[in-house]
Amino acid sequence: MEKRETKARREGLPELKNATKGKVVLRFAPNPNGPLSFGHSRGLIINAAYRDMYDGEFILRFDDTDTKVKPPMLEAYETIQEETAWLTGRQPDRVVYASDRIDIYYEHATRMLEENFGYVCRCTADEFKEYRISKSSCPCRTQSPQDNQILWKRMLDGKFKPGEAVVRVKTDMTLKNPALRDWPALRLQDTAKHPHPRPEIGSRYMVWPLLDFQSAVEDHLQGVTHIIRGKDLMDSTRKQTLLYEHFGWTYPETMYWGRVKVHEWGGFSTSQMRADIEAGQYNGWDDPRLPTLAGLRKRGIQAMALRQFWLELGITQKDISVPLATLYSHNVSVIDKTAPRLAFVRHPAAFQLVGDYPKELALPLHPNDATMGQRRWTLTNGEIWLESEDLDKMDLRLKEFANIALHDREARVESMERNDKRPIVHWLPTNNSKEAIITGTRDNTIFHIEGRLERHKHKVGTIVQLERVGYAVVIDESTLTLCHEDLTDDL
RNA sequence: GCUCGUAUAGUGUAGUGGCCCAUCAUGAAGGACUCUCAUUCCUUCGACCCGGGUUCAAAUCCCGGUACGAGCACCA
Repeated sequence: MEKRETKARREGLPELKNATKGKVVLRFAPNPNGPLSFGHSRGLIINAAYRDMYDGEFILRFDDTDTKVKPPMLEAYETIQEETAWLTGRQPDRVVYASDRIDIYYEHATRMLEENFGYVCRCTADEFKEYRISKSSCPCRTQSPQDNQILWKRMLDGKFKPGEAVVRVKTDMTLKNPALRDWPALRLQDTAKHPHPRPEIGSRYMVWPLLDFQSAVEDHLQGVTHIIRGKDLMDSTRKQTLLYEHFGWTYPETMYWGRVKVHEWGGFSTSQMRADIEAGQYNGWDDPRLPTLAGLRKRGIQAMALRQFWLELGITQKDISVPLATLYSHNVSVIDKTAPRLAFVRHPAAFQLVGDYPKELALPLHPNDATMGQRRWTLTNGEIWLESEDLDKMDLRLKEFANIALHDREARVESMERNDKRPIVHWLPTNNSKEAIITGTRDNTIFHIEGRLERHKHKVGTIVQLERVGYAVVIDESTLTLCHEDLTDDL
């Protein structure tokens, strides 16, 4: 009996090591060089989920310490906070801007030099690479703390140009892993030419910490207890652990996840997307073809679906490649029960109803939930629209209405009862419909389908189900975007 | 090249020596229900990378191989 418990399928995320309820501090630290992407959502969701699980704290930290290679985007600070709240269901417990804390990082760099576990290195990157490969020390390594202080001051005073000096952490040049040998902690950036986009920072600093240093110091200062991140940062952990030993600190518990690729999307980087958007290849960060949170959200992907998706994948270190279908299935399960039904007739063909039939009818807004109410249609002039694709059979059942037989442009009403197995099709009366366009994406292109859409009063952003077509989000009264593009058939 | 990591059905995932001829989801196929090609429900399909070793017993531990990924940036 007890053994069965232990072997039962684990639900949800695994326990955190060394975690005490109420004392867990987690963080997610994106570079605000653009809005959040699908990939970012994993870090946000997993870390926030552990915060909830342990009643701990979750920090959103902007690692905005590069002004040239991956310069921050001013609007992204705001966007990311908004997207974080949307995705995790609440505000982060703390928000930290690395660029606000440069002086604090300087203090730690100073201490590092004073206590002789760091040094100012004036070798070029290429020169140092040689030392790293040959496991030998560079000449700067043996400078006295006093000399390092002087050189450090000169760095701060702008006496060096970018590339001419860097502060390194002394580790051990004979370490097995070449990545760990005397790694760089702070470097110079030409902030006159590449100012930080935050006006309060601008060109104020020339010396900037690198990720491994900034992140390590900040995690300690914020009391982070658990770091969960991509396994590409495994060597970062090792570098930072070495630094923690120097400072006499204890490194947080760490967990890693592997690389995730989505079948339908190739490789996207924030910098590349930014360039493509600026070049006009995409309509903006919320272009439905882009793997951004904004794009997914605009297509009607729900935060809850993203949460279930990532929680189901868990945090294995395996590199995986997932189909969007998995995300969509989670989304369907979130949206279906509240999505009002609506008719959209693609490639519409007009017919005239002939015979006896009621001039009014009522259809359910949702077949499984009568409390959502009804939609009422009127057939004043008897003109109706059918999908061209449905016309290969002459005997059809108009959904919720009547059996008909088609002759030329006439639709003869044969019976109101459903008394045979003829195919049921969706349809629209002219009175209750108007021309509309739905858009979707496929193979990185946007397509449009013209047709007739049932008149509706749904608010912008409402997720509806177009019967026999798919789920879509309302853009305006005559435009819709498909949520799950690959659910459309024959275009 | 050096270093690190991962390998369970098509795709993901559970499983840390016996309960496993292996879990759950997704997918595909079929069916039930349904006046939607939706939802719900049922059935079926399908996997422990390879080779050694340890052990009474291995998906689970060890060694070797192979494959894939990542780091070795004055990017994050």
